Amino acid sequence: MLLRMSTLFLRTLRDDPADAEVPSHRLLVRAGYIRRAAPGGFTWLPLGYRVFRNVERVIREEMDAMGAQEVHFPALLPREPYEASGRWTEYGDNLFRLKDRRGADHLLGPTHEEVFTLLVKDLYSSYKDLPVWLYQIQTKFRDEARPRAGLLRGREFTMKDSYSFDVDDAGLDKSYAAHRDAYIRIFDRLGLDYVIVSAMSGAMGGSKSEEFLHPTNIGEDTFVRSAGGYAANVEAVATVVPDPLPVEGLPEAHVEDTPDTPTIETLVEVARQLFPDAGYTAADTLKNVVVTLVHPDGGREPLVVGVPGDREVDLKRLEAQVAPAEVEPFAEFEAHPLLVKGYLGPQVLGADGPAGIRYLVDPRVVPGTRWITGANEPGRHVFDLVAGRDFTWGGVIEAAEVLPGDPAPDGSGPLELARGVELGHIFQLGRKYADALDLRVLDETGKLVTVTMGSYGIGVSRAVAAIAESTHDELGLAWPREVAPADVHVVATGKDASVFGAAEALAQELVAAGLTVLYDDRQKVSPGVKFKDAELLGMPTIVTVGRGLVDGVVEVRDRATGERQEVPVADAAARVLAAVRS
RNA sequence: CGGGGUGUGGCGCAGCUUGGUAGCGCACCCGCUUUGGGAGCGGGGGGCCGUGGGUUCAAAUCCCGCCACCCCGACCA
Repeated sequence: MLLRMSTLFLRTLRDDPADAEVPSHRLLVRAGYIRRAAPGGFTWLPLGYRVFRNVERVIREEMDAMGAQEVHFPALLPREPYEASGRWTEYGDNLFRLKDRRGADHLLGPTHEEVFTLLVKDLYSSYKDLPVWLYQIQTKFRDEARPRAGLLRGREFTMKDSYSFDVDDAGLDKSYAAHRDAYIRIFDRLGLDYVIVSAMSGAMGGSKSEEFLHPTNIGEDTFVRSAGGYAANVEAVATVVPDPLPVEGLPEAHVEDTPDTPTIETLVEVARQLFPDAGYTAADTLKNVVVTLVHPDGGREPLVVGVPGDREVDLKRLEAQVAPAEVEPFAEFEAHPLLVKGYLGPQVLGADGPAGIRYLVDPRVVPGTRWITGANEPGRHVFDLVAGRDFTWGGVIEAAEVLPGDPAPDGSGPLELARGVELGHIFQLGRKYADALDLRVLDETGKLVTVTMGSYGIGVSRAVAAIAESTHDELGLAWPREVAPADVHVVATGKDASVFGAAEALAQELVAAGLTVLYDDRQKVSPGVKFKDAELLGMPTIVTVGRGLVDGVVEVRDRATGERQEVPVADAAARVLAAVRS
C-alpha cells in the first residue's frame, strides 16, 4: 500500500486547535487524523481511520483466537428488551431515545446486554450449546452530559463488547478468565500500559468485576494501589474494619455546649479547649451527612451517612454503593425539624428513630468506638457516645473518601492514589439479564436453569486516544508499529529529480515487500515542512532521501527513539524491513 | 445538571470598552525566486462576525433569549 502525500486527504495544522486540551485530542486534530463533526462525535480521516482499523484488527484477532464469535446488531433498538431489564428507566438521561412515525419508542444502544441475551435465547435452549461467547465491534451512543477530551469521552464511540453465556458459576469463572487473558494480550499488543483493578459492577449489575486502567493524570478514574500488588478502583476499595472494642468501663456519654461549631474544624478546636488532655482530632468526631437518594422511578429518600470527621463523603463511592439510585444534596431541612444542620447526631436517626431516616455508617464505626457528634440541638455536641451502646445504625456503607496511606484491605501495605483512563471493563454479570429476559436452558437432568452471563468491553476509539496519549512527544505522534497508519514514512527532500526518483524506487520496493508506505512526494514543499509533518504524523520509521543521495546514502530514523543512521541506498529497503519486523 | 470561560474565513487570533466600509498570521490559488528544519517577494480567492429576537438612521460592537465549544465538579468504555 502506497500513500502519496501529494494526493492524501490530509491537512496538517501548524497551530494547536484552541478547543483541544489533552495531548491526544490536540495532536490527532493537528495531524489531520480526526475532525470534530458533532458534539462528542468525530470523523475519522484517512490516516486516523487506518489507526482505528488497526486497533480494531488487534482486538478482533484476539477475540477470534480465544473462540469468541462476532455478530453485528442494528444501531436502532426497540424499547421492550430494555424495558424488561429495567434499564429503559435506570439508564436515565444518558440513553438516546427516539420515536418512530407510529410513536413507538426506540433507543440507540448504549451497551447491548439485552439484545445479546435475547439473541441467545432466540436460538439456544440446551446446556450442550454452552458456553458461547459472542462479541460485536460497534458504535455505542450515550447522551453524555459532558463529552470531553476528544476521543476519550464522546457521545458516540466505538466499543468492542462481548458476552459470555454459561450454565453454571464455574463456567462463568472460566469465561471470565479467558476474557481477562485475551484483554492482557490485546493491551500488550497495543503497547498500552495498564493496571488491572478491582471494580464495582455499577449500573451493569452483577458481582465480580475488574477494570483495565491506563495510568495517566488526565484519566477520569481514581484508583489505588499498594506496593504489595493490591489495586482497585477507588469506588471498590474495602475499608479495613477494626475489631470491636469492649464497652465495659467506658465513660458515660455527656452533652457539652459547643457554640458556633457547625464544622468539624471548629468542633475539634472547641473540644480541645474543653478537654485539653484528650488529644482530640477530627478522626474522633462522627460527621453525619444528609443526602437525598433519587431512585430510578423518581422516588426520593433522605439518607444519613456517618463518617469519621477527618474524611469527606466521596460522592462517587457513595453513588456506587446506592446504584442505580442517584445522590443529590439534601435541601429539605424545613421538612425535617429533627435534623439540626451542623449538629446532627445519630440519636434521632435510623429508620425506626424519631426522624424516620435511614442511617448508615462507615465501617470504621464498630461497637465500642467512642465519638464526638452532634446533639441534635444548635451549639451542642455529645462526647463519648459509644457505638453499639448509645446508638445503632441500619448498616455500614463504603462512602468515606479513601486517603493516601490507608491500609490495603489485603494487608499488602499502604495505598497510593493515582488516575487512569478506563480502557476495558470485565464483569461477571450473573443472572440479572438472563432472569429479566428469561434466558433458560435445559441442563443434563432436563431441568430448566437460568444462564449466567459475563460482559466484557473495550473502548476502541478511546484506545486510539490512549495510545496517542502514551506515545506522543513534544514533536507529535509516535505510533507503535502494531497500530501505525503506515510502516514507514519516506520523505523526499530537495528539488532534484534524482531524489524523487530514488525515493519513489525505495517506496515501491518497500510496498512490494508488503509494507504500507507513506511517501512524501510533494514538490515545492520545503524540507523543514516535510520534517515537521513527518514528526507530527508519527510513523515509526522515517527514511529521508535527500542531500545524502550524492554520496549514495539515505537517512533512516526511528521516530520514537530519535536514533538515526546513514544507510547506503541499496541497503535502505533491507534496513527498513528489519526495523519493521523486529 | 451546577460553577467559570469562549464563540469573528480551514487553523490561531485582533476588532467589541466609545455602534458607522471586517482585519492580521498560518493554510489555500497564481507568478517569480528558494529547497536539510514550519522559505522570500508580488498578486489573489474565501467570512449569514454561533443563532433568534430587540434597541438604533445604522449592530461583530449595546440589550434579552437560545445553541455550541472548552475548563472544574456530578455520570461512563
